[in-house]
Amino acid sequence: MIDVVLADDHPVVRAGLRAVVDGQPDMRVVHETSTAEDLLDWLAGGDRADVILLDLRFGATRMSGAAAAGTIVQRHRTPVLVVTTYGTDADILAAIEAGATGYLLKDAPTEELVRGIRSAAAGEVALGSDVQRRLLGRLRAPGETLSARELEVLRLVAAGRSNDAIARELFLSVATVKSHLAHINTKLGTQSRTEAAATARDRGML
Amino acid sequence: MIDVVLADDHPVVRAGLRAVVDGQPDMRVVHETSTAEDLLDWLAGGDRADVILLDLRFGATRMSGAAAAGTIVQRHRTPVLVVTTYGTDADILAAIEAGATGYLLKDAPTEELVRGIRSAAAGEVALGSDVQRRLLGRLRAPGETLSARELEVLRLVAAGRSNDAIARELFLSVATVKSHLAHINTKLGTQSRTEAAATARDRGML
DNA sequence: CCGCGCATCGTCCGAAAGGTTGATCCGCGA
DNA sequence: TCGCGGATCAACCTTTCGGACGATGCGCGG
Repeated sequence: MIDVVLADDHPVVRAGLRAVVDGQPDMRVVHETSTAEDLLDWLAGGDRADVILLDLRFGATRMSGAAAAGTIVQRHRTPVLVVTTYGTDADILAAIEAGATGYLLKDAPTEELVRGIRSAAAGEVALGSDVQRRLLGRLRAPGETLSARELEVLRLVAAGRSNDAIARELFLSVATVKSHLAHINTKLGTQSRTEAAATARDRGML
Repeated sequence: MIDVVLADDHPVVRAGLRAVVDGQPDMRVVHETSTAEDLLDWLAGGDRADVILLDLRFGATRMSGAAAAGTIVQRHRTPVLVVTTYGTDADILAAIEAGATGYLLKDAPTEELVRGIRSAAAGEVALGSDVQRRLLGRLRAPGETLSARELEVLRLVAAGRSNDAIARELFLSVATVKSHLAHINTKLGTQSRTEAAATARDRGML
């Protein structure tokens, strides 16, 4: 029997996860918490679990889910499976570096979730298929490093400046700004300034 | 004599702050740390300070500076003055809600910094002039609430989608998307999609 | 019932952004 | 020394955006 702990501040999501877990003959939910602090308290109380399903975003307090994952893995050697709604590349990397055993997006299919729980309980790594795809994409295109100047331009783009404003701010001609932006779009595989800004943010390059 | 602690992961910034503080006859730096953990350890050691200058971004670990501020104020009742480079409206609010005594941007003039330290040491609130302006701007324009549909469009804009892509995604005509976007720009006081996305992010509306 | 805000769509037009090509200059390493 | 990549700029063209109209339908509260 795999003992599962749910740590998520959304009651609805907890209910959903509980339904999935309890639907499996060899799994059960042994505890639910809505904050990272509660979770650590419960674990400190001596109870044990085979795997912890952890949401990265904990409501208002925002004790970093990644930090919580790291603490748990270090202190209690319990596998932590991060299950969260959205997640930028940077979030995912942070969680994995902190010691999370796996990372799933909440919209992952149920079988994937169940498989992930089993893998995590067994101490294996469990990454959702979307997550794998994104990390692969990240590994595939790292040769494309932005130059310092390009990054400078990109930052201003992400701040909402127009090409003209950027040109004035960096003492350039608009042509140069456009030139840099063209290179940026090529390197990032994006189609527009806004998309470039978005993916840059996702990859934590700002 | 006002005893100041510097908590910033940038050695250069620490040096700069130290120079300013030591330049005042009635202030001195009694400790420097580069991580939030170190800071908490030092405080736990029984040493005391009159005010702590805290950077919100702590290198890789990223123990939320806001969380650190909250912990310090609660545990040690020492005023915390947040001094950071950039800071979105959401960051500022989070820090203040967590209990920070003040908030200054690093590019604030020296006198403002010194005045801030004195105020903070005296337990008074100390907000930089830029910060005040931003918070005021935030209070002034809250009547302009985005409708649900507009927010939906804005989210896709922030994700880097083109008007055409948004139209297909939301089963709309491009004209409607542009219409929504025009309203969004009016309400947010922005001039372009990218700027709208940036300010929306700043205000934590996504 | 009428007005108002919201959502929906259309047209027209000027401005901004993006693509393409090509050019110069500079520094660094083979 | 020669090549290469980065940074800078230019001219040209297409696409996309954004602004300024207007128009319809719908629901809700005075």
